[in-house]
Amino acid sequence: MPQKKPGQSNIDMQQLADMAGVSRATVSRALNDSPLVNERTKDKIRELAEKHHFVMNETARNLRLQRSNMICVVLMHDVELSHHLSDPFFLRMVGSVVDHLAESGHDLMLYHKPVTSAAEFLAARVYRQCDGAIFIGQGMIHEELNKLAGYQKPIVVWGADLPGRDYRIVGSDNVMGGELATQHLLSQGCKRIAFFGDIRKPELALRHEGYTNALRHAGIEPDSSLQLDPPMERGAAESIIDNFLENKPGIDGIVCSSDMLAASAISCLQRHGISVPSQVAVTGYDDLEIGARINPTLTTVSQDVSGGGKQLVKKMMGLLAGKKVRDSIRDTSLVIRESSLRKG
Amino acid sequence: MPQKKPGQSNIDMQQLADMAGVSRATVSRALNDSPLVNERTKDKIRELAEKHHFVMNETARNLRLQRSNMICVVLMHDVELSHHLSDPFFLRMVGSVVDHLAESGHDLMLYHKPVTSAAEFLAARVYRQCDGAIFIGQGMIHEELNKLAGYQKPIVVWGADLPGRDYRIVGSDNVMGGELATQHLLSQGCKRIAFFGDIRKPELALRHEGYTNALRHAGIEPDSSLQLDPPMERGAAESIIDNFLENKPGIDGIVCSSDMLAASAISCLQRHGISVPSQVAVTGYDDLEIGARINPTLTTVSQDVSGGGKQLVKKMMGLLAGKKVRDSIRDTSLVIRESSLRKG
DNA sequence: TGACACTTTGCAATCGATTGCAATAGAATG
DNA sequence: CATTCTATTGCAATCGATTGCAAAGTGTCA
Repeated sequence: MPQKKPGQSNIDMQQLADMAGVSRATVSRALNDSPLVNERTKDKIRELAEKHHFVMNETARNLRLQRSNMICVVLMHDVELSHHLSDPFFLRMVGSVVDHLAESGHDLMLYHKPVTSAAEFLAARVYRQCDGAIFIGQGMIHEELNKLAGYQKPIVVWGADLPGRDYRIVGSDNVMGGELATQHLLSQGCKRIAFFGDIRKPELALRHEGYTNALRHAGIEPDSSLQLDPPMERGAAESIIDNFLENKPGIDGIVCSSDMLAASAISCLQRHGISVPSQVAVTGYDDLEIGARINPTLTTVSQDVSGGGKQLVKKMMGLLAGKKVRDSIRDTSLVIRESSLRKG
Repeated sequence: MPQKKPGQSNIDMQQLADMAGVSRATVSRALNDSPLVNERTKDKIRELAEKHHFVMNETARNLRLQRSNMICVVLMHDVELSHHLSDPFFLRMVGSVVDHLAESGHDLMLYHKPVTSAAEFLAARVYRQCDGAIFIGQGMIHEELNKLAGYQKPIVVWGADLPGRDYRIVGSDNVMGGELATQHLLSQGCKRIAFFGDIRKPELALRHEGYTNALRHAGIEPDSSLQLDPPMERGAAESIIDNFLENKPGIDGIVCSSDMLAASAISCLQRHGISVPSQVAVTGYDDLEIGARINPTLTTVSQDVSGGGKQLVKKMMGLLAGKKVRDSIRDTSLVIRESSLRKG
């Protein structure tokens, strides 16, 4: 339909006013259900508006009202490594945020370019147009987020509580998550447990901290040679894991920082003829839907993603209302979802 | 940061003009790199703008220019069944669309409420604010999409070529996808092949059509009792599959309409002591990242999602430019990604 | 009938950018 | 020096809604 069909579109407020025999002011009030307008007049206007498919110009409205009711959501995933979005965590989070924003009468704009500096984001059209921004992840730009928090529009970040932080965060307790996973393996009788994940990333560093805490608490001294950082890309990841497994024959458990990684680890183990979980037990992180559908079922740390999205939106709404808002780290509950199978 | 730090924000164009000793008109021209403005003047204005973190009011700009540069993307997944977004297909598609929109100088607004009528969507703020809408999936609202296509703003839909269609579509060839999967199983020696998927959904109906085509071509008459529609929810799905497997002992292959479903099917088969793929071979659809990481590797029909997103954006840009635009069904290439294991 | 209260409507300014046209300055030309 | 041309810049209208204030309409009561 390259050409608009005449008569079905482009009814503007003036035409609507003319048809109803009133002024634009009255039409505006009627459509906003103002108590100043007579009920019969309102009904007539609403009826005409619907009949003629009147679509109000939201841009003009936003200009006048000095807001856009739009929140920008920035996906801070590793763009270099996984240029195509493959981590379902982001979709679940975005889904939760968009739903909760809708409940608050807001819409969502998505931003997917890698943000490396505050200035760059300030210049982006999405920033110019939104009322505030929610970052899913901190990437490596903690300092830039600090700057951004000082400018015009409020920001809220899903991430970890880094030192010297000026922006508001929502996050799950990654230390506890790491502890839960490790404790689970310890309770299955594991003694020599590896950790798979990139500890340069703030959230994963905390999970690793939880991992070492749990080990020490069990009287086991963490061995830094058991920490491995497989890349995102599958082929590379699996060859690195294969290599690791050949050089570290003694391990009997692996704490993985994601379900995707856990799936690769399990697959590599099985290829090496190692039985999972009876010889080596594995935990993941994120509770992917599909993890429960595979065999053996993936044991995983489940974050309350929906609750996290809700908190992000709640904090954002607080900031928009000019309130003082606190961080929210514990509000998001963590549980371990156990495999149906246990280490024999 | 409930309070904005003074001096770091709210610089408006007038103040910038005053500092530069020019009028607002010149500032506007300078920031838009108009050739009418002296280069030295431009540089001074740009420098001041950056120094004072000037953020232009995009809403005012949009109002004046009569466009928003925003495209609304509507996720038409089964909200009743999977209220939480769990299908990674959507994320990959949204990711591709947002990236290609960015290349075309556009931003993306996400819409996630179930759309059941054209009127409802016309009244949504996202519609009032966007330049056009992209629907990911047709849901059950083919007729409503027809209406929508006749109104103010262009729409493009990811979906199937339904009869009596007035809107532009982009899609992969689902009939061929169904054929590919079925042919793969036939080539593995399967004779009695089931189909798992909801054939009320247009795209899945076409995959089912490809399935029957392939069977007939191999001289096998399709048996409608071998079509099953497991629900989205895992527990319910698996009990229905279990039940099916007990009543249909003769099958040796299953064509699944999604990888998620295939994972459940494999899991159920294994629970029944049936070896996959040697006794019963299974194919999925979507090529989920994690499918390649599990054991046995999932054989699946891989759609070129990124290419699909690119086409959606291309068609939308064409419509926005007032061009006549054709549907695009074959542009998206389909391949079967085989399991590392084969039916013995 | 006139005064007053209350309901309903319209007028016109406003939000912040863009841009056609007019105006100015300075250079080039006759 | 007067004139024409070009390069910059400013003035002011414009986009389409909202809203304070004024005004018109309706009803009540003395």
